[in-house]
Amino acid sequence: MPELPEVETVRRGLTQLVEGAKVNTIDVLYPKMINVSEKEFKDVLQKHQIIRIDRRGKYLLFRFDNDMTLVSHLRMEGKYDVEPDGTEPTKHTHIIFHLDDNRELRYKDSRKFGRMYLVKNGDEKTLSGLGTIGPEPTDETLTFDYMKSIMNKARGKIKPFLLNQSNIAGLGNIYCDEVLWLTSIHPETQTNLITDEEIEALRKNIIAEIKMAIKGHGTTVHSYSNAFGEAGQFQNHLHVYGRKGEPCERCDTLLEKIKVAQRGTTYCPNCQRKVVE
DNA sequence: CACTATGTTCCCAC
DNA sequence: GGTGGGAACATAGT
Repeated sequence: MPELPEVETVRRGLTQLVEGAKVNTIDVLYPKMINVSEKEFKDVLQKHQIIRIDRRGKYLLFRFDNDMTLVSHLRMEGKYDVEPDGTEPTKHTHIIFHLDDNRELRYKDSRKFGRMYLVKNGDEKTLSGLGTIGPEPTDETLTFDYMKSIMNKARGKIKPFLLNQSNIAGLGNIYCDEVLWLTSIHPETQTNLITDEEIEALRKNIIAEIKMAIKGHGTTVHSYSNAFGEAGQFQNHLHVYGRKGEPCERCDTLLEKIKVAQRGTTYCPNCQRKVVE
């Protein structure tokens, strides 16, 4: 389940491996994965060079030398591998970019949930997910004033609020549970009742958590690995996610798991008290 | 075999 | 337009 730190780790790995590489031909084994026809996908990208790989939230943006961008979202299980030409594709291999140096960039996805979108440079905003995406969780872009203004208007629960990518880019289920525990906020607390002090603490925890997770190359839950096939190390730092029934590290109360907006949610019933009107 | 869990986005109703 | 409920995606696991 790649969230922002995992996607950033993939971006860095791919930059080392394929920045500057030229795509000779492309095999599209699962056409539903792309937003244009197989023919257009190939016609636009074949014989062109990947000049840079950017990231926005959980989206990867492959910049090509013809002013086109291939936007890629990994969703739950998507991953990229770079392999020598001619390696037998697995049943989870869906797109193969044959490079001109006897290597292949392969997109694999056991759930087939991932999607790729081909757009002109600058047209990224026309995509539903990217058009309304919120600020990146960094100290410069995620300001207290912004957080306060959107949180004071929100009447729903804080957890779905944080998962909404148009509020803040990049948080998923894992880091969401983590930052709420770190800030001692119950996931079902009504967003507009969170105090200014808590907003600032939450902001700081989000920024620090994402930064630390990127440093640790992301989380390994299920089958996540980066472009080099390395597992992330961040799972060693998780305080609540996947720890239902274990004692809270702050107060020893057993962690509980509930459903919030249909998502599994682990929290400490003692130090995360619900606040509602 | 039927059902459920999984994360995210999209769609619809209020 | 915010909010919530549910669908869809595809598969593995029970």
